[in-house]
Order: sequence, then structure tokens, then C-alpha cells
Amino acid sequence: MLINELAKKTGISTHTIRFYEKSGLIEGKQDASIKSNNYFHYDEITVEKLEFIKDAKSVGFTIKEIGQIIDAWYNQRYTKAQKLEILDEKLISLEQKMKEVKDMKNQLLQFKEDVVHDRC
Amino acid sequence: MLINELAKKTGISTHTIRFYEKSGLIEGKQDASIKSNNYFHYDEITVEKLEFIKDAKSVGFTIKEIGQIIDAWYNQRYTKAQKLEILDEKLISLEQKMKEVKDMKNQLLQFKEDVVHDRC
DNA sequence: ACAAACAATAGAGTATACTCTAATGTTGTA
DNA sequence: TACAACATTAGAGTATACTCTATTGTTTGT
Repeated sequence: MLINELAKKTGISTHTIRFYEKSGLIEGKQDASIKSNNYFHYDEITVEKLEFIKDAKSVGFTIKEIGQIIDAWYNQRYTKAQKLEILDEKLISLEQKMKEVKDMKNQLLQFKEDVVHDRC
Repeated sequence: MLINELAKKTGISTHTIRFYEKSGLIEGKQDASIKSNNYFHYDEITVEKLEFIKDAKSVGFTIKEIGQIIDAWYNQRYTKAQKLEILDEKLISLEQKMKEVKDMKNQLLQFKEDVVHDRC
């Protein structure tokens, strides 16, 4: 599929898709047999990657971190051990994030208590 | 205390503290009785606020959102109902974030499985 | 044939959140 | 009293992650 279809399928703008491509997160293929244009073609894996990027961004991973995770999955240049190391590292940071969110939740609940009982 | 002591106590640079002050998150007081300088003085509440800002930033709240939460706690201009509304809204977004983090954790665990079983 | 829709590229612009520099004035200590 | 350490303000610079504009070329439907 071409970039417009990809954008519609994922809800991510063509501009942002091109930005992600420049950032190395996804990769389209140009069809050498078509000489009249240099349009990029995208596959279902790219759709999957973009969906993953959306989720990963919302939990606070940076473009760089998302790139590492995608590589840990799709890139053949890494060994199994390297891939697992990257994924374990990200899992640890998610555990940390989970704890931070829980603590913040308790903090806000405490704030609510304080408001209710006029302690602020 | 002056800004340098505040910076040391919180581990936040004087530059960043001033940035937070300009952003309306904290507020120092100038002592009118001292005419020779216009130094700002900070209290323990400000220390508390800065500690909170650190935690709130790490869970992904923006400066604007942190400002709302701080106001919900310390600002007298809001009614009790308004304060509770703000806090409830942030609590909901934390629940959402918790779910996203959990889902991402499962996704990464799945990636690990795929790596281990050579499915990528 | 031709206009509307779509494609690529380069580069400029925006928002957020700092981070640093420069200029200038104040305080504390040897 | 010199001078290092600290204070303020204004404004410039940086990093991240987009977002938009302009230009040029291609494809498709009437």
C-alpha cells in the first residue's frame, strides 16, 4: 500500500509517518520494476509497527527507545541474547513506571483527603 | 532559604527552579524589609512542591497538568468541588496510564516469547 | 487532455521543557 | 577591601517530536 492508505489505516498522518521513517522506525520499499515513479510501498508489518509505536509513545517511550524495541523484534542484525537484553531492560523500566504511577495515585488520593477535610 | 539552598535540597538546578517559577508552579517571596537586594526566599512548602513536580513529571504529567494539581492543593481561589474535579480527572488518567503500561508489559513479554522461539 | 488527488524531498516552523550565557548587582570571608 | 560565591533578569540555545509549506513530479477519472 502507499503512504496515504497507511495513514488512513493507522490514523497517523503522512507527515508523521515520514518522520518515523526518517527516524528509522519503519521502512517502505521502492519497486525497482516501476521506473516512472519512486513511490514507497508499505506492508502489514509496517501497520503493526505503527500501532506499536502509538502504544509505546503513550507509555512514555521515546522514539529512540521505540526504535530499540522494534529492532529487538524485527532486526536480524541482533543476536537472540542482545534482543532479550533490550526487552528485559524495557520491562524493568515499565515495572518502575508502574510503581511511579501507583505512588502518584496514592499521592493524589491523599490530596483528595486533604481537600475534603479542609487540610489545604 | 535562598534559591541555591533550595536547589541543593531538591536536586533541581537553579535554572530549572526559575523556569518552574516562571511557569507558575512555585513562588518565592521577596522580603520587603530588606532594601539592599531583591532575593527570593523559599519555604518548606516549595520544597514539597518541587519533590511533587519531580514525581509528577516522571509519570508523564506536563507542566500545565502539574500546575493544575498544585493549584488543586494549594490555591485558595478554587472551590472544594473544583479541586476534587481536577484531582479526579488526573486519577482517571493515571488509571488509563496504568492500563497502558500493563498492556505494553504484556506486549513486550510476547516479544520475548517470539524471540526465544525464533518467531522473528 | 487536463484537473484533482496523490507522491517525494527539503527545509522551515511549533510546542514543550528545559539549559545556558551574559550582564549586572549583593554578600560573606580572608 | 578584594574577590569568590551567590543573586536577578533577559534572552539565546538545545533536544525531542512533531507539523506544515513549498516545490516538483505522477496517477487517475472525466
